[in-house]
Amino acid sequence: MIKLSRMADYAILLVSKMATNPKRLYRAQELADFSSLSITTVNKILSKLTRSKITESVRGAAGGYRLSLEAEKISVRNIIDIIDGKVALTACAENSDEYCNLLDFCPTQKNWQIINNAVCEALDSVNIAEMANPEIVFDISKNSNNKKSTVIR
Amino acid sequence: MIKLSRMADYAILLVSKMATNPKRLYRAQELADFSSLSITTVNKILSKLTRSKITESVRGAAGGYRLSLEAEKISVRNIIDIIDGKVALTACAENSDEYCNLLDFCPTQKNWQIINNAVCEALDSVNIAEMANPEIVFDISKNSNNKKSTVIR
DNA sequence: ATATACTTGACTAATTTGGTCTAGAATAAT
DNA sequence: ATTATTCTAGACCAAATTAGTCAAGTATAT
Repeated sequence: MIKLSRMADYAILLVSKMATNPKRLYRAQELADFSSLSITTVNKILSKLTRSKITESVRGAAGGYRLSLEAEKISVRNIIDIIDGKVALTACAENSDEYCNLLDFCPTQKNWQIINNAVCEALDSVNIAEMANPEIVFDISKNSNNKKSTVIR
Repeated sequence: MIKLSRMADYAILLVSKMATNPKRLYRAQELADFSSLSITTVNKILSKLTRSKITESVRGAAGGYRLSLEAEKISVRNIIDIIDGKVALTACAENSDEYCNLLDFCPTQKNWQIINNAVCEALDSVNIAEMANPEIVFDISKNSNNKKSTVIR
């Protein structure tokens, strides 16, 4: 199904929320209330992002988290990379030391890397400012499945 | 990490193999030997593809599977859709009947659909003929991570 | 000091995915 | 007709991954 992990999905939601008021400090509890996630899950996600310098934290009373970069400079892919690890559609696209017993045939590695790169570019092309404040940035008219969809999370 | 399921990966490998000689019937056992998969796994994958008319099957002695479409007309995305279900990066991109309790905020649905469509297009843009017989079709020079990688499966 | 709030890692539970097994149905060869 | 071959289908179990919780700790403001 090629889906994102829930954690990465949550992370993007939280970061998008923080982008609406980038100066402000958001306590984990607030973000938990907003997102209906548990505070521990929020903390887990935000401390990962903080370690990777996407967000910064202030401890102690009146502390919290805020973006440490402009929302325009954070891409969806950045966040996925941090929360879930690098995008790699197949083992072929990973930089592993194990040896593939199909190397003799498998003519597909190169194409997998091409596909993988295309996916990465798609994810790189949307930044958090856009996610937080959506405008139609791309022409989606040529996409067939423009069905209206309800949304769960 | 946004990864493909192993089943979809296998399916693409098997279909690519069959594309090298599209007239021929390949027995499940042959494909299992070739791919190091169990025969039951091969059968499971191929019967799904057959139900979806990507391949066709002939039962009985001297039977087997072969492509029922030209390899050029089968995209990587077709196969992923059949094996794993439609590509849907997030719940937002699915066509679900459940109601999202974040609709009030969540300004991201539209962008998720844009990203989702971009990913689908990337997967649509490579067909099985290319996977089976790789040529450089895209310009990948602008991609930074052109590291040589060993390949596992 | 004390209360607030982030940090970290270990641990458990839930879910998803992969793979196996069994029984069945169609076809070809004899 | 019977038998061997080969695909079909679904139930079921095992393994791996992912999600989520808990507990102990550190930093800061008042």
